[in-house]
Amino acid sequence: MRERGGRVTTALRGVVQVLADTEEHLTAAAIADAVQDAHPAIHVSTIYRALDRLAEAGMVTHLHVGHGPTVYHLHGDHHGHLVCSRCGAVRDVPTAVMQPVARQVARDYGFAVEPSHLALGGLCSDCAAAAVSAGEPVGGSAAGAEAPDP
Amino acid sequence: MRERGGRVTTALRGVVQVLADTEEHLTAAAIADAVQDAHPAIHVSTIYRALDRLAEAGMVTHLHVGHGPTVYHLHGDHHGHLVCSRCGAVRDVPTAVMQPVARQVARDYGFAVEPSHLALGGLCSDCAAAAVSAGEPVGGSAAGAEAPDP
DNA sequence: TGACTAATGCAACTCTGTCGCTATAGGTTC
DNA sequence: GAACCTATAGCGACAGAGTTGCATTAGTCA
Repeated sequence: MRERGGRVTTALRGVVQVLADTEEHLTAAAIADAVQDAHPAIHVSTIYRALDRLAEAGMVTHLHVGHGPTVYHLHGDHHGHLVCSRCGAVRDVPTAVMQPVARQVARDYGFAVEPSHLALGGLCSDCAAAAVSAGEPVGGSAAGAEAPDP
Repeated sequence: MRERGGRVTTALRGVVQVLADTEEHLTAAAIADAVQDAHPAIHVSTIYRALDRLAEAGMVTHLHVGHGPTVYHLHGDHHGHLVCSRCGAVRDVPTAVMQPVARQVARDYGFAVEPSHLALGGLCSDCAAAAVSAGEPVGGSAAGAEAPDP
């Protein structure tokens, strides 16, 4: 950060700390809450700006998870994401899983996929099981009426 | 619609008309604009409620395109989506493209992918070409610092 | 035609995220 | 270690997307 001419401030340290302390993907609001536990004076807009700076420095990535707000996490290993549209759970998957699709759309459409930026939606194993036992249609191709959010 | 005990109202007809008249994926605001061209009295919240009802009936699906609002389209053929994170273009791809990934995550994680509900992010061919010529890193696995929105 | 009630219109609201301005504090220099 | 420069923080106001509650309107059916 310092190398980029940026300053290492309390807010920045707080955000990194929070993200480093969890394995999960946190929303900006959740990060703000956690940072404010330690430093109550830190403002939400400061959190957003810190996240922006960290993203610019390549230390943090964000992810859109369909309904609901953007989530952030430290940019460690590259991975894709599966987001359950029912319970909202986010599950990491290696980018290798996405490679066949990435290659094919690159070949057919010239489209350069960024697997870590947008999640694949669907139903996690638990919710899929619940849906099946409730007699709802579940499956890769049938994606019509979506399950209501919790 | 009627079979479901619903009523076929002006607003509902307007929304379906607008969606049927275009090949594109429209935001709720764009739909509202178009419907209001014909029926200025129709309120935005009415559009949202009409879209909800249509989605419930399986006639309309929505799609989250990363940054930017949710887009809607008639639920005709199943297809997945590629969304350019730079210019915002949405491109349809057959769900067949997503099948290998859908199968693999179903096998490995028990996750039932709904390809039409969430788009794959990345750079379209034009923007990727522009990025390459500008010397920026572009590619399937490298997805760190994302290109700024237009 | 009239009654019933689903759907509408409106306005106020929530939630996420951004912006502009001034004060503060981190880094650097001396 | 003090002074200085300026990147950040804090604050508040704002914008956009979407939701909700309630009184009213207008499809549907008998």
